[in-house]
Amino acid sequence: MRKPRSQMIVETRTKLIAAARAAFGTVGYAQTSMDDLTASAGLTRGALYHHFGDKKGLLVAVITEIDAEMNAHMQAVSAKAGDPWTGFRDECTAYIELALDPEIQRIMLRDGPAVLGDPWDWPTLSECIRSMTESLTKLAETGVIAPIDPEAAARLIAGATQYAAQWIANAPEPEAISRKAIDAFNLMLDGLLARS
Amino acid sequence: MRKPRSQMIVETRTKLIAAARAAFGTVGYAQTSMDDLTASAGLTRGALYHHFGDKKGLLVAVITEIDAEMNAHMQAVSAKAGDPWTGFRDECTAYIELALDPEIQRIMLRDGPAVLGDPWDWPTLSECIRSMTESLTKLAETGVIAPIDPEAAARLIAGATQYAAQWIANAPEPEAISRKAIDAFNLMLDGLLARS
DNA sequence: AGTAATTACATACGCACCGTATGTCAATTC
DNA sequence: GAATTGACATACGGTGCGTATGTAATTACT
Repeated sequence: MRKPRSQMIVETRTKLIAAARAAFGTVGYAQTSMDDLTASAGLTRGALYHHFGDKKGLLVAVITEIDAEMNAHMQAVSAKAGDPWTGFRDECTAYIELALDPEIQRIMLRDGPAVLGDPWDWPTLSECIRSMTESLTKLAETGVIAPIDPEAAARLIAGATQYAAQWIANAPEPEAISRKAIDAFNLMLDGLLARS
Repeated sequence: MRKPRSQMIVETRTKLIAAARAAFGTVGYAQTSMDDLTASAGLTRGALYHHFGDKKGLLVAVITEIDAEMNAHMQAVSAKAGDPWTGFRDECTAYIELALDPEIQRIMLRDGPAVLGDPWDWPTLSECIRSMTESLTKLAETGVIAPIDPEAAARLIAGATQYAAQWIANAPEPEAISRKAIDAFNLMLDGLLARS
């Protein structure tokens, strides 16, 4: 039974990140014991601190993984649309739908910012938000929307979508609430369109 | 040196809340030691757990106090305006300006939600947000804005303003950023106005 | 191939911190 | 003025993080 070293490393990292993702996403970051977490992955805290430095390092790794998935999904959605404007709206809607996932809510929207600070300052993340900023930049250049600062718009939209998602996710009837939220959201988005 | 008991209680509660507000607002909730905090107020942890039950209880007390102040300020601002719509816009701007305070950012917008959950579910808070919902309800009834769900709009606006505030507060040149953010924000708000 | 150096983990330890249980002394109550 | 309530302080146990140290296996060197 000979295993190459590099493979072992990938396996342990994967196991730890998977366990952390499950734990952080359910009981939360602060309530997760590193002893229990590593034990559930069949390891000890030694492995953890060797690979990730500390508890925050593990959180960063988890966030990086989730963000990559979110970004890929949003890219795919916006690429599917006909024109840039609907592509952007679809992208925002996709973001809201992603944010309905309790795991994403807890890790990306609550514990993440609380532990690591403003997501816009994260070195890894903002991939999925940076893509929104790029879309807005192009929309402003081509005159589809009114000439405003793309980053400002992206920030406002990200904030609105996040709150909308949290609202929907915690609502007793997500379906009905979801429709209300998306209606209001589209109305606000239309405020950005260039006046004819 | 005779002091009535009720006065002692108020004094200690005030001292603890003030110390907590300073500590939570600077080093953060998780990084604040209850030993150090109570010591800085000239007390011990005994007083803390007697009055507030646990660490979270103290946070709730701090949040309640800050929220009352924010609410009072926003009410005053919106009452000063001429018509309801500008009153509402001023209210939103006031919220953004309040959110520039690092203490409010840290306690109300980051640590608070992380520890206590969605602010909309807080029994005490949402005073300042509930007031925004009321304003929107009236604006929708009088036909000033398009007929959308007031709570949905309030949520979206609250999210947008919060993100705008965090952006401004962390920016190297808050003045310039603030203008950009408020411009974009007003543009989005106008999207809610009834189309003529 | 055999030795040396790296490294991926486990084990052991100290320390800080939270919450509770218990004690004490002053202020009310009768 | 004796009894009781209650506002705090003190003492204790438990938990969890980070680090220092140990070990065994893989890689690198000659």
